Amino acid sequence: MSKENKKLVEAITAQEVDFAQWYTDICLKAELVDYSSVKGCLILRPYGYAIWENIQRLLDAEFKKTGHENVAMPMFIPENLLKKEGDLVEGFAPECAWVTMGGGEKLEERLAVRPTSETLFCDHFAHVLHSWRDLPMKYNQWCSVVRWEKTTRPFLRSREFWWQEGHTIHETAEEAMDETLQQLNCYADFCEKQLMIPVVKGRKTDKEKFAGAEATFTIEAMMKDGKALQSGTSHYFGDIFSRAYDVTYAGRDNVLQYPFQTSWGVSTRLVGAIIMTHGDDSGLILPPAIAPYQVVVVPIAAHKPGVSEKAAQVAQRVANFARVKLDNSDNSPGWKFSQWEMKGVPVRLELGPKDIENNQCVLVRRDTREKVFVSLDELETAIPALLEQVAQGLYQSALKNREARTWTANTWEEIQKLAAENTGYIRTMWCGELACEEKMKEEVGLSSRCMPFGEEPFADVCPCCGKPAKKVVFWGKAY
RNA sequence: CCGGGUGUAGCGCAGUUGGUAGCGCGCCUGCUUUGGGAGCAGGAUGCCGCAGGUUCGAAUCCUGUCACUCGGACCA
Repeated sequence: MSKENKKLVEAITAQEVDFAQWYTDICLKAELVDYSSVKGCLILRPYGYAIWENIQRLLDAEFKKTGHENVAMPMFIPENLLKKEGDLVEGFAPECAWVTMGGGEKLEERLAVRPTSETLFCDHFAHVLHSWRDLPMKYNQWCSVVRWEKTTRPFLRSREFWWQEGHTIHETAEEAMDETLQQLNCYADFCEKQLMIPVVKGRKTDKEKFAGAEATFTIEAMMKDGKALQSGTSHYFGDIFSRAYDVTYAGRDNVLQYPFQTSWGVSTRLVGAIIMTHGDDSGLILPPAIAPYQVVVVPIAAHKPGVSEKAAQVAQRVANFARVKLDNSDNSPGWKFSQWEMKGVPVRLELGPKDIENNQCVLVRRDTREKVFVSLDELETAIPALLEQVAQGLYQSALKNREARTWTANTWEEIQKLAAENTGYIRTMWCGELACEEKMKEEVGLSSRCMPFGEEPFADVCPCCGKPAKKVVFWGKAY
């Protein structure tokens, strides 16, 4: 009631004031994560973990539809195993955590805590692969990995994080490349149709590709502040790892062959993408597909006769077709509104004495706060329709943001001007030289995000060096 | 790893020239309330991040250290 008290209610930093601080506030105040006593390692709290569980459930079903099987590999990698592939070691050794003691005694050979599991899968494939009849092998695992990062941020970069890693081997290069792209498309569809995050699909430059891969493909999402977030990657290894780890099989011609390999992953970083793509100054806004609660029922004047009973009945009915939370806590309605907005529940259902008299309720969308009165007889159609509208609204506004923050540059001067004045994607032609990529980083602070699929060349020369150019590149500041 | 900021009650913060710690919210009890963070009354809660040092005496000064945070470098 009093104005003074209102100011003292814990608030989140406005996006315009400090986007980074806003992000951190959301992570903590929406109760997604808590800090642990190990630097850079986070606790996923129930609400945050529930989002991840929904992501897992949906993606896992997709993986299984395309014939992938889940496995569980050890979390330790003996040093000699990790070191068999040169590029991979160079890429990951600097950020490995090592176990040197076990049971109070020094280990003969130190063990890396897995930063990624290619080496373990290769080692395993070498044991179980014998014949071309065993191929393909299409495995996936849900696990956590450890990378000793210097700077950490919730979901975006932590020392331990949760992810899935798919690892497959195939008889032919074509088949492996098809798998690589199929999984990239799986991620892109998931982001766009479930998380309502538009993505740019494309190939990474050699500078940005995975250590040891022949080709890395990526989906890049743009956050509200214009920075890019690499949201999923799919790698084609050719037979590089097979040869390094001596994975062989007897081919159709009875000659020993090396299989062709892929790996692909998405992580809890996707939760960060959701936050920064959809959230606003009142808190999170969750896409319905992964929201732990899609609908929150808030009874008004719950002490009055019949209200809480009716609210419970309504919640029960909604539970038949949506994930629903009945908030019958003692907090005031206003408090509940703010709380569930903070937590991003896509649709709120208010039910009070006046509504009950009129056999109706109030539905409020989280994204626009638009209120509609709906007959209690129409919940089964009205709520799913509204959830779909929220989802589409989120996608459209994210797409609009990306389009408003994408520019094309044809000259070095244009690049400098655009980079100095904006944050977003700058689209240019590129000659393919590392030198130009480094110049972009050093002089205008942009890294190549990807060489997007389906982009036609729009000029003949590289704006960095003036040499002939055939590739289109999206450049940006990345998280 | 480099530079800036912050560590005091669950949360947000105050704490003067060093003198033995406070406010608001929240929490607990009770009553009244309830359509945008309710009101009144009573109550509980502190290794002042950690470790040294200076001092009769340190939340306060000095040194070190840890964590969080913002920016940069690095990063599959």
